[in-house]
Amino acid sequence: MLQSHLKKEPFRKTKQRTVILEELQKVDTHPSADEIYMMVRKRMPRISLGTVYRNLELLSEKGIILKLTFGGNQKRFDGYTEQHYHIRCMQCGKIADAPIDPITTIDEKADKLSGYKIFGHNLEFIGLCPDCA
Amino acid sequence: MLQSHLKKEPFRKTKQRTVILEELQKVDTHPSADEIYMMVRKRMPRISLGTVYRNLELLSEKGIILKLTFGGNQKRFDGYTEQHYHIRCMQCGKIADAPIDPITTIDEKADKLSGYKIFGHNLEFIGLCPDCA
DNA sequence: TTATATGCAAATGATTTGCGTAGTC
DNA sequence: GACTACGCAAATCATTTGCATATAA
Repeated sequence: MLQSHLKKEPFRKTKQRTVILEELQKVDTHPSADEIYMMVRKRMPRISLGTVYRNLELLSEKGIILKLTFGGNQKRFDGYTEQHYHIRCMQCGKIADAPIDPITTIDEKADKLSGYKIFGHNLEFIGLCPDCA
Repeated sequence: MLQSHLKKEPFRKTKQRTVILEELQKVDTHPSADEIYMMVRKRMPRISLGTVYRNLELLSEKGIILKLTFGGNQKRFDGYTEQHYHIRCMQCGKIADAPIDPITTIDEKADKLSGYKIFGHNLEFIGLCPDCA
């Protein structure tokens, strides 16, 4: 994914921002905003949910984290920003990383054939996780 | 995409349901629920938004239409249910069909490698449409 | 006839925003 | 000191739901 569309303005290193990022990078579970709020509150009980939302938005605009906008009602966040794919369990909604290498040539192909300037792609598998199957 | 998870119970052919489906199948623009509501209201001014939502949900549970849950805040709907990919304009949010053939082997591969039972996948390109580029 | 669907309005749930204060640069 | 970010609460937006009535089978 090209990075050229990311916001470039510097931003302040606040305690809240730091803790939110640390907590997100600790896990591989792709938590939603309020799950992150719960996690962060253990370390900063007075943080507000609005602050969590504002920071997640900012961090994803900067490309420091990923906002996953697939399926489900809630957005989910991913502290790992290398190009990779996801699997969503159609039963319990859990999201895992998919052990499938990124397809490297497809963006260029879509760029040529579509008339769009392509920056990247998202791919999500739909299935049943071992627990639900 | 396997169809085995779709709801099978028969359902009634109401005027509202028929018109909603017809209007959706007329266009290739992947409208949101309230865009469909607008379209349908030209033919049925007294239809309610709740009915539109209920029917879109039902039709997608049956596999008659597709609910697109990628990016953006609003869900979008697609009257064309063959496996195909989409392109989202990161500027204006418009969604187009991608002129890229479905990848046929990847689901099986993910199934083997992930431990999940895979039913299919969704792929969305991110880019700038000709108007916005 | 009898269950399903509709219209309407209120409820819900996720996310965003306004505002006055606090903290970073 | 100036400007960005925070906490709090209210607002917004998409979507869902309860209920009384209408309609399909």
